Amino acid sequence: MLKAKARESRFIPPPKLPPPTPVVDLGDAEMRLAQDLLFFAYRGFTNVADKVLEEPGLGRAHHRALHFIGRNPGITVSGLLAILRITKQSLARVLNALVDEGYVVQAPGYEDRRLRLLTLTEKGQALEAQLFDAQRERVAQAYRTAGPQAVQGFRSVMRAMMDKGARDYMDGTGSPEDA
Amino acid sequence: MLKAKARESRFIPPPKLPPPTPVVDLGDAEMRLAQDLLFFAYRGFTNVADKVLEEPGLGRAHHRALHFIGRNPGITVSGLLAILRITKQSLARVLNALVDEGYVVQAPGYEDRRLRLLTLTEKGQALEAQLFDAQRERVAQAYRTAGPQAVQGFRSVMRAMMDKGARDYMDGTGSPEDA
DNA sequence: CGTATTAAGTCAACAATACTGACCTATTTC
DNA sequence: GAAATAGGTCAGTATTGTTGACTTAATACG
Repeated sequence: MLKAKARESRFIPPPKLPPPTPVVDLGDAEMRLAQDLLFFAYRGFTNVADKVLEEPGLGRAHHRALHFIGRNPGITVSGLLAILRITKQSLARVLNALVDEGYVVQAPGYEDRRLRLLTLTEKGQALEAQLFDAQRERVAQAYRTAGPQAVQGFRSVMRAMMDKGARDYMDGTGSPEDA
Repeated sequence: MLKAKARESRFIPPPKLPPPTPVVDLGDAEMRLAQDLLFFAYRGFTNVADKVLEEPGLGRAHHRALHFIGRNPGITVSGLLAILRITKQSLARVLNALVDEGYVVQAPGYEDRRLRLLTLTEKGQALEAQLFDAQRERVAQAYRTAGPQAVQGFRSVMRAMMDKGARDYMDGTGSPEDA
């Protein structure tokens, strides 16, 4: 007597789908992690410059002025005010110290002599270079550790984190007023 | 007369090499860009919280205390001092204000009653939540704009940017003293 | 059980860095 | 020539940090 043939079990795999679009995790845990990353990373970054500032007896406000004057030689006082977003009095105290100590020089504008154009002196460039070297060490080490892909990501996130005006200023499409 | 056979010209292509390892650009321009990214991004991030702090009349130091007490309920005073890296006097002024205004409560330790364990009250949690909401908006929007790959990169770079102690503390492998 | 150590608090003075609001001079614009 | 603008100054105030000394309460230790 012929044995009944067992019905074959046939598994038909579903059509191959593309991998799911990666989604950014915006949960509270991730957001709190971001808060901590920003706090500790920025502190680490600024502390290395603080050490350099000790010897000439200057502070972070002085460093910021040196940095942005170095970045924008010939910048006007109001331009610097706009970038730093501080009052005239605040800048005056810092700027006067930098001028008095010979780090910065002021010159009247060529066309509009009301303007005060700020540039770093050689002494100022030297100090700014020390500060830059200290922070470059920290940033370069972080970039090397993280790798080029990560650096691209870091830039994208940081760009998106800042105010639009600051972004425009950094892109060169805005003016100091935008920062 | 038999014509001489032309010698064949044979081109032998070089062995196929792997593509070059992507290199991180650590040039001055990139390093200065990083300085600006860090400055403007951090400012944008902290400014959104500053606005929330206006109404209760508190400052960034108060926010940091609220944040890290919220992160570590029951933290000791010395633990908080270690994370924030400020002096007892500085913390006392901020902490006393937070306690007086009802945002933070202190309790003696169970085993060692010299310790003062800090926790947020409901009022403190509410204010911290407002601050968190403000900063979460900013971070989430940046993360969405940049995308998940970029976020991974951001985290890597920021982790590498901080002091080792802070990294250890964030990983949970270190103690507040490490931060 | 007394001494040393530790956790935390307080005090006064000072410094860095920010703001406010008013007032000033010099220069440019209209 | 008046109005507007760039920049400077002044005095007072606020926030947030440091220093160094001193205190109280609690724990550790011999």
